[in-house]
Amino acid sequence: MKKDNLERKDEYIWEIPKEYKGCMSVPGRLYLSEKLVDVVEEDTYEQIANVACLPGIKNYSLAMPEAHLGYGFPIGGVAALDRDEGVISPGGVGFDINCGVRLLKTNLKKEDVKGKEKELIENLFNKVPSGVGSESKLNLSNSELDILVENGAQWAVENGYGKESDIKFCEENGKMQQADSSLISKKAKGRGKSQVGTLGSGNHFLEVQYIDEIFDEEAAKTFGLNEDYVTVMIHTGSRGFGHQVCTEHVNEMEKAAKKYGIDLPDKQLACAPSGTKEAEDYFKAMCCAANYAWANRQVITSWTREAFHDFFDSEIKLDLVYDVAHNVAKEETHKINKKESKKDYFVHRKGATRAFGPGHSSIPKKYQKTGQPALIPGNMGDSSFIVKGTEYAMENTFGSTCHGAGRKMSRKKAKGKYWGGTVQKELSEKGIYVKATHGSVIAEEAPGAYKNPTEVVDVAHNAGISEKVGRLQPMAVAKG
DNA sequence: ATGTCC
Repeated sequence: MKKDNLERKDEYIWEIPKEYKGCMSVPGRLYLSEKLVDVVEEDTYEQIANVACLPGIKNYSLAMPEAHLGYGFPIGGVAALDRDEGVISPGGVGFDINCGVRLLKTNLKKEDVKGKEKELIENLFNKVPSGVGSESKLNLSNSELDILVENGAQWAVENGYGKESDIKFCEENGKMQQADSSLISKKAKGRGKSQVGTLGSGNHFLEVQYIDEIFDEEAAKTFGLNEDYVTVMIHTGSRGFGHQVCTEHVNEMEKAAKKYGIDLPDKQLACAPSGTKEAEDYFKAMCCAANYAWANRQVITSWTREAFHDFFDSEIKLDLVYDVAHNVAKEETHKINKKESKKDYFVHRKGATRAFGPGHSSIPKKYQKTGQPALIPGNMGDSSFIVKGTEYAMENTFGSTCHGAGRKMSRKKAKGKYWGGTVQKELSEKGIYVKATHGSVIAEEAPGAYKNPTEVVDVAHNAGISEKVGRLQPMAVAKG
């Protein structure tokens, strides 16, 4: 789709009219600045239009400011599909089910870490296995894994990885209730057993940061954030387990779409009507993978604490601020405008973060008045952000904002353009120590391969779908 | 994202 097909509705709102494609039942709607409109590829606009063709889609096929090309659905895409008349689609969640981010705040100051970045990250790197196919010191039996995928972060805490209070600062309390381990294949279990507590590869990371700016004093106080204090950000998902679950169900959904006579503009939007066995089975298996990811981030948190305690002092505190999922489908109730009554939807967020506004019952008590914290990582050489959810987002984006800066270059292109060693050296000159399993990962993840995180987060802020609370600067990064 | 092609 050409940029000329876009209609500008507001400073930060652009629409793809539903007349653009015969199958669209709602318009596409993007939150972008004038500059970002040119950065989004034509194929991404096409994907947003395609999603608007799914049965039961409500209001708009939405795209967050970072929108870029994904499998079927765009990354940065949000679609709410009617609980009774809509569909569920694995492509709207993504391969890395419950890829997400958590933020730990510490009582260390920037100066306490300065000069020790290299040694500290070596310690973290040794504690937390990373890289493609990395294996954990945990190797669970089938029955242990069944319990884990039905209980998520709660499994981890019950088994000694973390503290009870961690649970309440996870989205969904780190556990999606509908998980049913009887729907998990032997193959998925086989891949999952040895990867609990591993980081993975690609854009996944463990980063030591410091807070360099507070934008909203009151919200920062509620979240417990102060300038110059050190934070740890963990970004990872459900590893080979979630990937296997997604692969298996994409195959089933392709058959299901045909069986139920759903006409799709793109095979990658394979889906099944909610309420059918195919849709239910996927959703329950997806919940298992989501729980796997929460257990994974929880175990990594525990090992991160151990590394800090060994390296500094056993008195160092690392408290969980919040843990968000940015690749998941959730059954949620929304009231879109005053005229309509509350209704249930399967909200698909793929590379988009839930950012519920103040007063929502799903937000931890401590954050009720402020709104939900959402975490938006940038890239290993640039700022990450903590933002808060808004009432505006509740009414316009089903309570969602962006999940990162978004790539502007494919992995392949980035590998051709950058060399890992050079990128690493440039970052170290900026005072950022990066350690990875392979130089190629550093090349793929070079800061230049990403959009400017400040630009993307500012669009979300100015459009009103989330509000900036604090900015985080990288000091030391462990990558896959 | 991913035992980067069963």
